[in-house]
Amino acid sequence: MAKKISKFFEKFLARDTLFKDKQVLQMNYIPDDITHRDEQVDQIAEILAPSLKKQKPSNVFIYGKVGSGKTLVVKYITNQLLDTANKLNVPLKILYINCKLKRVADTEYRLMAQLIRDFGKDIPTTGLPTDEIYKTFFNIVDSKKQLLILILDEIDQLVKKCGDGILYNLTRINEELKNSQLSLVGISNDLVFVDNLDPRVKSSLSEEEIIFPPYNALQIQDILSQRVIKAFKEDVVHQGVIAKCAAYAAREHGDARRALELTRVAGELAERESSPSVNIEHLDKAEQKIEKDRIVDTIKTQPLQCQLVLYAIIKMYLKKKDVILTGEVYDIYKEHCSRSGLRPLTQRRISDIIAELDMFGILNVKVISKGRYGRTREISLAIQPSMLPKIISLLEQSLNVS
DNA sequence: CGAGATTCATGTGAAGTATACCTTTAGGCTTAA
DNA sequence: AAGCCTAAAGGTATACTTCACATGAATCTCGTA
Repeated sequence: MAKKISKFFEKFLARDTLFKDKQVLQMNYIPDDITHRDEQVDQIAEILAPSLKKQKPSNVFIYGKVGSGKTLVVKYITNQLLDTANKLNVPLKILYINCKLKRVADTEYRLMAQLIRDFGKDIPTTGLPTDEIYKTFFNIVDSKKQLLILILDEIDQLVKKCGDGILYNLTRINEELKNSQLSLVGISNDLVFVDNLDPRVKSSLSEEEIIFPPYNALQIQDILSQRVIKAFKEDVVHQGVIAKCAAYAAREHGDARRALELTRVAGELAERESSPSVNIEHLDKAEQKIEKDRIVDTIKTQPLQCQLVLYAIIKMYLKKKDVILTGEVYDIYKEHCSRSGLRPLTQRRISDIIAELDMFGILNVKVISKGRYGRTREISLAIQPSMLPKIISLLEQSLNVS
């Protein structure tokens, strides 16, 4: 056994890698220069530049669809800004926070707590009054003279969940600060998001607005080519594959991130197969693998009750019921609950859980009225049937049932 | 036959509750002068 | 007397429950042609 494994490792090491520098395709990689986003880079740089003269930059609001380079551009600029500030000895602090991360920054309290943690002070996960948290944050920020740029990524998710009070407080905090100044950079995938905002917040948050249009297929192809040259060895990825991949991504509203991930995973798959180059088949497989990983990952991190609800739905789907309704799900769910000794939640809560699973893209849900026969959700799985066995066993394992 | 009322099953918002955790405070115990 | 530990008191955020009202089209009702 041991021999077999060590042999495997030897073989693994002997195997030619297709990559030169896989890092380049990783999501958090920031290239030295950014293609097809010159305009936005200039605009944002211009807006944030006053911070180097110790003046408060305007608040910025950035929109654009997923994978249109918003986060990348902002990180790129802030990195450089920080470098320059350090050279010039300007006291500048930049905090980046992704509001979507569940259980990290998805409520007012947790967001503020996370910010304070970024300053290196520990804060309990619950128990403190929220205004106490604000005070702590305020004191830390104001404790020395500095400029603070706060980047709130996926800010729409946060506001959807707990309103715009946080933003109001954050925009107002400047009036109180003696030593420091705070600028906000909001990033949102939702283009109409600001329209539902309190007008006061809206006006102060979007002093400047920048829109990231989606990339078209050619642009994605450019970006991809550049990264592929750096990431892969020569002649491993052919132009045709890049074009296909770009086309895939352009189809999905120009999501460059997806295109990069696709090539990376395709490369990994090709390498695993000891194939000398990446071909179109690898792309197809990569697409499936990414989807599978995404789903498996979201399911794994779901609380037990959500998993059980999903389990019930899958079981019903397998009994080839073509339409699944909320009430039916609840019945089956309760059955499974009593079987595995879990205390069942109310239907109200299950209704919310189903909505959550819809948000994660695991279910497709439509609210329909069936006239005389009431109003309900029509539920279907957004998972490819071929993945089901794996997911079922995953669920059974974590639910400890069969 | 058709307009309006009715109905059903659940969506959905608001308010209340349970739980887990926090800080503060008062009391009891120990210790050192 | 001062210092330290413990436990109770009083407070909070979050996940969930309870209550109550909203929805919206199939179906029913009833006046009318």
